[in-house]
Amino acid sequence: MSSKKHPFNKEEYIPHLAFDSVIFGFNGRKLKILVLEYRNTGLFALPGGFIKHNESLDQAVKQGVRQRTGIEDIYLEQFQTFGDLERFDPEPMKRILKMNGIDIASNDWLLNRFITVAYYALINFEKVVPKPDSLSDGIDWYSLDELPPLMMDHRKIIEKALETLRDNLDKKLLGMNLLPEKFTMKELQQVYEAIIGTPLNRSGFQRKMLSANTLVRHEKRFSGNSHKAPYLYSFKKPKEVPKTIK
Amino acid sequence: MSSKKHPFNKEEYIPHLAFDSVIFGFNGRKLKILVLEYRNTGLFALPGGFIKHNESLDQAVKQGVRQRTGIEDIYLEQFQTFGDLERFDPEPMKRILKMNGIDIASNDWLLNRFITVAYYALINFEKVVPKPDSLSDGIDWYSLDELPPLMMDHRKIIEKALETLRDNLDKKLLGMNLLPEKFTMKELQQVYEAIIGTPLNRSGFQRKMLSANTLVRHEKRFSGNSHKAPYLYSFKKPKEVPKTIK
DNA sequence: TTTCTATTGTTACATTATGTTACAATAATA
DNA sequence: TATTATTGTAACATAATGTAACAATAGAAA
Repeated sequence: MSSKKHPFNKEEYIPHLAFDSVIFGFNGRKLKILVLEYRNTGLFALPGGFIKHNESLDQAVKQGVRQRTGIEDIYLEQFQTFGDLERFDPEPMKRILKMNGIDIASNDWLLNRFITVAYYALINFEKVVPKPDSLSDGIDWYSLDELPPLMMDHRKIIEKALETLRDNLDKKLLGMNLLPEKFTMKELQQVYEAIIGTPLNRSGFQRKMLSANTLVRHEKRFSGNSHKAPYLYSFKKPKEVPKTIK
Repeated sequence: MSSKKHPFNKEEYIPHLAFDSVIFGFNGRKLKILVLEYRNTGLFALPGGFIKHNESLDQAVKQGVRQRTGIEDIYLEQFQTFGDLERFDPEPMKRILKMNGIDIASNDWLLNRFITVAYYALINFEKVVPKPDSLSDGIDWYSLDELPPLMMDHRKIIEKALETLRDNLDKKLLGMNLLPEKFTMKELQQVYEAIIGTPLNRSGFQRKMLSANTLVRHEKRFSGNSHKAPYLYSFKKPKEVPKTIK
């Protein structure tokens, strides 16, 4: 029996419990989400995983997101646990196992009902090197308006993630996690606009950001274009320590 | 073997997964929370329970809160799932089972690690008839500043519940769930003050509530005291339907 | 009846926040 | 040196909020 045939050792994991992650990135214009494609099934899903008996929920999620993105320091926020009975549909997983050449009988715990704890992650788009998981052969960025049809309730999970992200946009310093270390005011505004989905007033945005007293102004960035060069900024707090899961 | 000796049938429930509820009530002056006292142990805990294989998470919680309070229509909101390894401490449960005369060996699944999904409930204090669960001989209202020492991380759960409640106070019509059908503006203000923990300006509060356009004004209430009688109000929407778990 | 007290509903004004427009500064180009 | 696109900031208008004041009034006391 190769490890390929038994990707998940039943004894290691808490049964009936999973996590799913909505991994947001910003490509300079749009918000994007990482979506997996399971091998030979045409099934798309959020990156997820299970929780080992000897690891914390947060650790499990952090580990999972790290494996998909290659990134160590991840901004993660738990936003909802989904436990409806409609989640219980063994067919997709059966198909996924079959198409991966995995014995169903000895992995039947994967066909059980699962309650899933959902997290969203915010990461610097440029730094990510997406990697499929053991059951997938594809993982790619999709923008919100061109998502493929997703398994189970994953679409609903994304919508709730976005709702929470919008709610948290003002009270937490979320912008920083989607941008490189230094950025212009315009880039920051574009992140905000991509998240809330509507344009913002330039002058008011600048005033609000500066008065919040969380930005440090650095040197200008000369783009080579024929107009005034914008200042670069960074956030004062190096990372939002209390919310980063260690 | 009496059912008393086996209060929870292992086969019926999802293992390693529980829920806890922070049930808020308002007695006219302070916010209160329902706390259980386990029989002969001196251990205090939040009302909680387990999820059956064939019921949804929300249903399980609603059912549990109904059993503790006797109330059918409950405002419930899920706010966080707790999955730290520090939660794994079998000693309290061992003691609880022993003091209830329950065989530990045949109920050892209760000693395992549990990940818990936490909800808060808002209910009309007057309507509640608290009932202990099968392992408890006491359930009582405690105000936030005189909570007994609680099991495990239940203190942390309460603090997170309160934080979420405060965050949601303005965007959702939470006040209504803690008050009787009709109430005065002052009573509504007292609910708000009890939740946020600081006094509010009377004039500004009245203006804000009235401009929100969610209140209906009814007849005056004559208290018998020698001063102007206040109007009674009720909320326009009968119940915040989308958030009430059916 | 009249006066008094405590509380309420509402207005008035001051302060702060936000929305909108305008304008000067400036980096590259022609 | 003029031109163009963009940026930083100021100016003004509007809306929201904080604070204080005042008239109305239900009952008690004089």
